[in-house]
Amino acid sequence: MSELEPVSRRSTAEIVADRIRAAIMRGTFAPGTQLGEVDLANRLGVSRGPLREAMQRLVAEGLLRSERHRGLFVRELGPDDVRDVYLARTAVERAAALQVLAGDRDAAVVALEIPLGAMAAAADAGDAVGLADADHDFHAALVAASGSPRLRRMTEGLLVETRMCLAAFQQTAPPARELLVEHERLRDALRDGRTELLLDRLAAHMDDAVTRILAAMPGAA
Amino acid sequence: MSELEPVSRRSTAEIVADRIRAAIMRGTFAPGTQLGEVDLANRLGVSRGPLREAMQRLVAEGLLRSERHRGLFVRELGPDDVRDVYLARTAVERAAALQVLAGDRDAAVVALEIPLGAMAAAADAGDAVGLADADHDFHAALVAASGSPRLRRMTEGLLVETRMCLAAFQQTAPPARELLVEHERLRDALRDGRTELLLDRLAAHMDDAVTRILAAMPGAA
DNA sequence: GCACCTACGATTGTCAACAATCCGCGTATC
DNA sequence: GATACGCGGATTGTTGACAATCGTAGGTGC
Repeated sequence: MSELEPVSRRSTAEIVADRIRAAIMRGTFAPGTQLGEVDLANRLGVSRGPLREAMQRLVAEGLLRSERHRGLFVRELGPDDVRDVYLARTAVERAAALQVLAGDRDAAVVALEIPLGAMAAAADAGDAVGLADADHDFHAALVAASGSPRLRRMTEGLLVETRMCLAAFQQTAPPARELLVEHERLRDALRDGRTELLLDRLAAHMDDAVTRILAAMPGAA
Repeated sequence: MSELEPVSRRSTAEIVADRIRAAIMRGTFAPGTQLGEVDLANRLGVSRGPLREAMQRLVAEGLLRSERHRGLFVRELGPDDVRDVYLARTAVERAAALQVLAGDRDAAVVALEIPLGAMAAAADAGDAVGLADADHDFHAALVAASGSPRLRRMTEGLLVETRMCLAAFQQTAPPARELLVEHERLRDALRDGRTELLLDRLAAHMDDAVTRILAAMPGAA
């Protein structure tokens, strides 16, 4: 029943935006690189019209930086941006966690098991990309469980920026095991309804990520 | 020195988006109304290309809802949306307030005096629109003082949605005096560095707004 | 009289061409 | 030899027209 509604309900601009967003997330387009319109349009098989619409959307999301008559560039994130992304993530995910605690905790815990399993598998396999994917999915699922469309949308954007930060130096293997434990402890605190513990662990989790990223960053201030 | 740099650095799509956003905010376009592209383009004196780019941006911000081959419609906000907007606002402004408390409190207090003055004047004059403007500016200034670009951007979007909620029934005069006092108390708590008090008052302020809006809403569930 | 089908009008989605602007390089001049 | 000027190439910004799609009104058959 869930497969019978969409034929091509999504607009071309939206599809193009998703594609480019994924490419930026994966690090295919390095920060600072210029995105030529004709080149991209030809490569995606669309005209410049829909492509420009998609670009405007990405500019609104903060992924691209537009200079008039100069071109579109992939936004480059400095140390301040890393701190700011995680500041915003902390704010949003804290609110989401509180909502989950006040709502259906069990369903949320169930939803978190899937990314946790993927994270464990990726940790065992030493798959850095899979690990980042699972991390992404974990936090997306947490916020989605809050039932708030706006928190969800904000998190989606912030997670993309997080991936941009990570993609820059994802050659350095993250401490997979430690990361998995951190997330499992978040789930445990949520499952047990330990509000203060969950919020503390969430804040600590974010702080850890910031220090990890800044430590591996080229221009660490 | 600050007036000599920008000639037309902003793209046309951005200008158009700002214009339409303001129109939606003011209630010029009632929720649910369809926005014809050719009509809008002619009225704004631009072609459909830039206008469509601006529309995509507004869709990304959640102000418009796009249906393929049907048209663009102004998003209509129900009771759930009101609650969700204020849930997100509480999360974001709470984080901003904490940042301000940890940073330059005095500068923030100074910045808040301007919208507070405007609010007092609007309250005396019985100017509902001016009151809403001042309210908007107060919260924008608070978040801007946090120094976080992302919190600031999120707030900007959420405040527009807030105005959309208010515009629907702004014929009902809000309790201006009470509103002014609430904001002054927020400033007081911030000025005195009373963290817990400020957060409590902020949360209460948001709750009050939700109940006020839902009470005056047509389809209050 | 009711239901179905068809043609029309209007709107959106897409495209290719035109105009404006900016960067880099070569040349002339001091 | 260094600097200022101007030109060429490339890219973006904008425009208008064409094609696809949807809602609706009218007509026809049962």
